[in-house]
Amino acid sequence: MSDYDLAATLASGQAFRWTQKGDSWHGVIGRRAVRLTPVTDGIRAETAAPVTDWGWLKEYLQTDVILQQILETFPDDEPMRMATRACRGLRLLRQDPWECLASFILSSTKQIVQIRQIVASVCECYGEPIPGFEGETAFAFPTPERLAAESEPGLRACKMGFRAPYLLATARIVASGKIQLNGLKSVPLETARAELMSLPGVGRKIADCVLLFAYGFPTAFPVDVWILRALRQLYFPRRRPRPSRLMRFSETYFGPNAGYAQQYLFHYMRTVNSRGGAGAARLNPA
DNA sequence: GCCCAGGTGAAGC
DNA sequence: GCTTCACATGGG
Repeated sequence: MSDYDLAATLASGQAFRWTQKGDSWHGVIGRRAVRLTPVTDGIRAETAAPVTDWGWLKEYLQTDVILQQILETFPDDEPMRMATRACRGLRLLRQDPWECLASFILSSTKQIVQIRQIVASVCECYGEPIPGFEGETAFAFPTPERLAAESEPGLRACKMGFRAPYLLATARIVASGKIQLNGLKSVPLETARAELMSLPGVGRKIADCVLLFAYGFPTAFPVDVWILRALRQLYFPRRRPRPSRLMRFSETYFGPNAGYAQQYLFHYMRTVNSRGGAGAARLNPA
């Protein structure tokens, strides 16, 4: 598992509950506090409470995915070559749908560091206490039922601002059973996307994040400000295409694992290429 | 102070 | 069909 970059994977804006402590990454998966440490030929995993089965962790980390097979499906162009070179070992996680959905409702027009703060605050306020490391208490992500029982002013106290009514309303719909998140695993992409977008505070971008990071639909392609910038700078440097044009481009250009390609472009833009694209290679695919 | 942040929904043309 | 705007809050 030497082709697994824990730092890139856990801190690249897919999940918001991981913090680095020394060489290790601390987080919570479901109801378990987890500590992950990169070692020579793999990842050392520890849980605060003893476990016998590790299937849930392999599923979350997607360790069985053969990365090389994914990368081979990317477009053979200069931007993707640079992105894959810059993001070796970056993977997509497979997260819990509710936690992913709720977290991304809280993500709109927030920086990743701030999303982490808000999510941490929500977990401490409403999440169930679970055993953590060194005798500390950790917190599970709050259930939709628990949040559904809250009030809007209560949620606003967690610094989520105008996102509070969206999270509350969506929690109530999910808690009521009107939309069954687990049922979306086995329906077509377009159906799942439409169901998610029917929820308050969930538009195309957030729906695609959940489709990609929780359900694993490989062609879901979240387009945020970073991806718009990436597509403009790397693929249309001389023109000024509208977002709708770039959306259409992204739906066909990046192939069967477009979602993976998206995460590579996103991480690439935010790290190597974050200062406005100076020195970025350009290639017009048309 | 200013601008921006893994957007969405509603109102105005 | 668009384009524009309000929405809270914090970081650089």
